[in-house]
Amino acid sequence: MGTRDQIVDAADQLFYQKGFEHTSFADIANAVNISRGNFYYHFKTKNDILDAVIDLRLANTQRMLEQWQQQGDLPRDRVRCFIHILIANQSKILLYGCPVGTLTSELAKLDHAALDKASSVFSLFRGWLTQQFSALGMADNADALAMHVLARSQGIATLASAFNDKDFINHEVNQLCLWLDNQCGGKKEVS
Amino acid sequence: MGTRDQIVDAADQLFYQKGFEHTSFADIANAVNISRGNFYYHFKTKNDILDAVIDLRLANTQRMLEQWQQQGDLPRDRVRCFIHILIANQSKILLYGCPVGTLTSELAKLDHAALDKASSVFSLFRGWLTQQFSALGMADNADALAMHVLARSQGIATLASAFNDKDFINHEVNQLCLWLDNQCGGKKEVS
DNA sequence: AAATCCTTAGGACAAATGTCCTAGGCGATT
DNA sequence: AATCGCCTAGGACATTTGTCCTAAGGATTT
Repeated sequence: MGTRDQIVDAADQLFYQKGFEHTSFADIANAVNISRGNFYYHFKTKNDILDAVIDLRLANTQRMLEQWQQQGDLPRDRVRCFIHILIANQSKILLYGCPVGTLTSELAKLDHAALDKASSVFSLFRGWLTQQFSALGMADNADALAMHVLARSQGIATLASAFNDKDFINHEVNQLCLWLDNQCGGKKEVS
Repeated sequence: MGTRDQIVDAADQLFYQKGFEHTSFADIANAVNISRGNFYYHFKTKNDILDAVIDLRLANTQRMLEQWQQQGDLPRDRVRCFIHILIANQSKILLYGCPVGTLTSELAKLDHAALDKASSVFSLFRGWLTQQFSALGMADNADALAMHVLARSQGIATLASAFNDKDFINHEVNQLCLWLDNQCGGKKEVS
């Protein structure tokens, strides 16, 4: 893997674990084992790295969504895939919260120009979820339902991290899946 | 108001608007119009200010909860008071998210010792909400319901801020109130 | 009036940070 | 073998940051 990609990968993780501002050039250079000078060759500015990191996250998210889409599941199961990220990434979420939510929150406070771009990761999920709810015959308020799922997941991640409570994630994920079943017309498939 | 209290007040707002780490001594001193030297007389360390700010938030939260408690409303209306913070503080939430959630998220990433103390603001709400649900005859899972309400509110604030979407707040607040009515045994009081 | 104490101002200091420049290495092409 | 272009190392630089020290103002008490 090229140096540039290694830098973006390391920055991606560090921004998640330590936050954007609290991550320094030195941190990233150290993680990749290159000199700060070499760094500058690939990225002129910290904002340039942030841009690259968000692009990476957009691409990874897109890939994940397409994978879920092609997995041949029913729309309801696809939404469950999304909800279950909370369990798949449990340990990291307990430590650092949601990567998307915490970044947008930070950038909002910094009044950073990249806020819109960071929010577009949310938009990716939002659009995809809207698609699923439309396929489930709820085209009328599919977007509202998508936002609801996003918000629930977001809140679960934040509180689980604040209280370092793993069981809370499991419980709320079940609740959210039950809610989903109810939305799908009561034909429950309780897990 | 004494200088110390002015400092804590200014720090409280700045930590909310700009984040803890991105707020410098100079920022606070500038907001209160004192010298950085004077600053040091009142607080030896940035962590000391953070402690004082959290203490202030704890006190303010406690006062607010007691006020809601003594307002003579029914428990259900009290929970509604909590939910409606999202609307009362709408404009600030759109800009900066939830004060409690964003601070705990930041401190978690900083691996900061004050994380537990910051989370205790959540605990205050949590305990109070648990009390309300117990009073509503749901003592069995009152704590889980309290956490649910907290998480929902948290997610609403985060997404509303990311998308700068005021209507989303209103819609989700209504949904959450409807959920509350359903929990209270179907005797709906649709607003 | 003198002394004491609380408060304030101003600046010193080292460390860290983002940014930037220059020189050298290394491989591919000619 | 010589040249060219991509990549890397190391450090310079100004700025900001948290922390800390010292001297002076101002009010109250003696």
